[in-house]
Parts: sequence; C-alpha cells; structure tokens
Amino acid sequence: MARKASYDRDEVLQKALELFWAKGYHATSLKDLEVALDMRPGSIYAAFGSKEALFAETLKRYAERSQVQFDRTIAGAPTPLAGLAAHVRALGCPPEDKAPPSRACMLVKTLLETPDDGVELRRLTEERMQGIEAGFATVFRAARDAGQIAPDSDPERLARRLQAAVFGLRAYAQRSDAGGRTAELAEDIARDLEALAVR
Amino acid sequence: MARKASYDRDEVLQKALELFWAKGYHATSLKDLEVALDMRPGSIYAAFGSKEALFAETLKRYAERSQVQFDRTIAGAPTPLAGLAAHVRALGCPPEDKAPPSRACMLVKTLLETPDDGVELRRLTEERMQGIEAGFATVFRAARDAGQIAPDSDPERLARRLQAAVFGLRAYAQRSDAGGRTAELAEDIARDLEALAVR
DNA sequence: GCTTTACTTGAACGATCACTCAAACGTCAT
DNA sequence: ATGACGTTTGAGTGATCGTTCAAGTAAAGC
Repeated sequence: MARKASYDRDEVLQKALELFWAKGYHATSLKDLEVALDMRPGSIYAAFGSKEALFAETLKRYAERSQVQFDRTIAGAPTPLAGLAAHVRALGCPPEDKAPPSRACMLVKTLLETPDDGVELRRLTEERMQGIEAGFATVFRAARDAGQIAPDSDPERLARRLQAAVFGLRAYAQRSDAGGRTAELAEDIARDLEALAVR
Repeated sequence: MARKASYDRDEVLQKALELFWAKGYHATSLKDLEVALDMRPGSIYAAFGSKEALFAETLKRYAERSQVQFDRTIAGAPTPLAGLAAHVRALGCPPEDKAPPSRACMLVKTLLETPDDGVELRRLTEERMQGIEAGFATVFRAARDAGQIAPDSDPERLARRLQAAVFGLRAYAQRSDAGGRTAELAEDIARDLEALAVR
C-alpha cells in the first residue's frame, strides 16, 4: 500500500494545544508550531489543512477535555453543589507538578482575541462556552430537584453567574502577581456556592 | 520657529485607543492604524516611537479614564457600597448610543494576549490592574469604617473578589450571544455587593 | 524673501507571515 | 527487485509585518 504517518496525531494535537493555549492564536507562528510539533510545514498542512483548522481542532480538544474533567469532578462529589465547589477549588490550585500552559481559560483567551463579527473561530468558541454553561445549569437543576438549593432557584441564571465567576477567577489567575491569592479567591467563590444550600 | 503638528494628539490617541481596544494588540496592524489615525508611518513613528509605545500610551489612557469614571460613580453614590453596586450595574448596560469598542476590559484582553514573562506591556497591564484593585479596596475600607459592612471584613480580599467578578462579567459580555443576560448578570453581582451591608 | 526648524510623506527595507509544491523518501503488495 | 502510493522535506511563494529615512512641505524668526 503506502507509507504511514511517522507522527502520532494525538500527541501532535496535544503539543499544538499546549502551544496555542499558552501563546494564543495570533502570537503563535507556524515556525513555533514547526518546532513544537517537530514537523515541517508541508506535513502540518497535509495533516490539518491550515493554521486556523489546526487551532480549531485544538480548541475542540480543549473544550472536550475540560468537560470530561468537570463531569468527573461532579460524579465524584457527594452532592451537586459540592461538585461545583470542588470544581472551582480545583481551578484555584492546579497541580504543581504538571502546570497547565496557562491559568486562563483557552476559550476566554480566544473569545477576547477574535473579532466580534463572523469568523469561524468565534462561533466555535461561543458554542463551546454555551455547552459548558449548559453543563453548569444541569448540575444546578439537579441540586434544585434534590432539594439542595431553593426550589425557586433559576438554574440558567446560576449557571451564567458561575461561568462568569470562573472566567474572572482564571483571568485573575493569569496575573503573574496573583500568587496564592488565586486559591483564596477560588475558596471565596466555592463558599458562595455552598452558601446556596438550604439548611 | 517651526511647523506645528497638523493632528491633535489627544484625538489621535483616542482613535488608537478605540482600535486597539476593539482588535487587541497583535491583530491591529500599522496599516489599520494609518487608516484610523489618518497618519502616515513616518508621522506615527515620529509621534509615538513604535507600535508598542503607542499601545502603551493608549493603555495608560484607558486605565486613567476607567479610574476617573469609577471615582465619579463612587463620589456620586450615597454610600460606598451603593457606589460599587452602581459601578457594576453601569458595566452591565453601557450607553446604547455610543457603544464602547469592546465590552471586555482592555486590560484583561492585554493580559491574556501577552506572554507571561517579562514583556513591558505585561508589566504595565498588571500595574494598572493592581491600581484598580487598590481603588476597590479603598472603597471597601470606607464602607467598613462607616460601619456599612461587617467590622471584620477584609477590604483587600473583597476587592480581589470584585475585580475577578468584573473581569468575568466583562468577558462574558464579549460573547455575541450574551444579549440582555449581561445586565442580569451585573444585577446579580451588584445585589451580592449590597448583601454585604449589615442591617 | 530667505533661512531655519519641525513635521509630513511614501517608497523602500529586511524580516517574518501563512502557505505551496516538486522532489525525495519509506512502506507496502506483488 | 519493482511499482504504487502516501508522507516528509525544505526551498520558495507572494503578502504583509513593523520600521526607517531622504526628500518635500509648511510655519515662524529675521
């Protein structure tokens, strides 16, 4: 038949994700990618089509991984509300051994560097944000149905509020002078979540 | 003596601010600036030195204007806490007649598109963020000293929390599908602020 | 009117951008 | 071995990036 690709597509995508997440779309050049992926331009274009298409794939990967991690945190918590609080606390103090490429959310970074009108990347980004927000809403709904929070709570509104809080937490965390205060901030947000519980 | 500049430096800086705020540093090219400022490259460089220096000036302008507007809102409010709440509500629903170049905060946009290490722009951005956070803290301190909030409140911690909330609110507002929900979000945050009041 | 001085102009610079493609190469079936 | 076929290579594409500078131009002092 023919020659098979010498690289592992999954590994390569992970490398690209880390680079794009750290530097952002515009600031990442094809030269940067060539080095990080150890691939020559021809191979990159044969495999992914364009810089934007590659970025789109990494963004998808990022969003999916985030969702999975979130779902696991929720599943592993005793109650819906405890799960959300745990999620926030996890964002506040990421594992020190393998630090993420950036403290900020890649979706937010992309949202803020993408023009308002039209572009495909913007659409993808907002779509994924909606997905995450919907995930939050589902958990809040579960909390309400379980009687953990007030029966007249508005899950969509709470979800929106939580997403904005997470956006803010992670943007703040990007500051190089944030230090340990990020964990405190996450703790404050987590406690406010727990305070929603009816006693 | 000599010829005088044909442009108004203040007007030009405002135009540059609007462009940079809307598009971000990387996505704004000198061609864009030439058009927006109606100036040729030579004049731009004679006046500002470099693209980065021009950006730094607009960032300074942005931060100063933000501070002034914040101070005015606080001064015009009956109590410190009411002032902070009013500030948040104002961010939630900006004037429809003259919409800002972006709903997101220019400082956050810059923070998220700037490399973590070193660069001058990052330093300037974080410096200004600290300034704003300090402004928040001052108001919280006034609220505490006036007995409006609990005497054991931590102004710095509250300030940090508010800044993160504002970051999040404004990032969320950047979504093109945010619609009127941004105002609701701002309202929720404002109400949480008011809920700090001891009754 | 002439000189001086500062500002404006726009062509041009080298660097880098995202991207292409013909040729070299590797791996299979035969 | 050989041919078929997909992959990798890297020099090279034109475009655009931020920036420079010599020449041209306008206003003030004399």
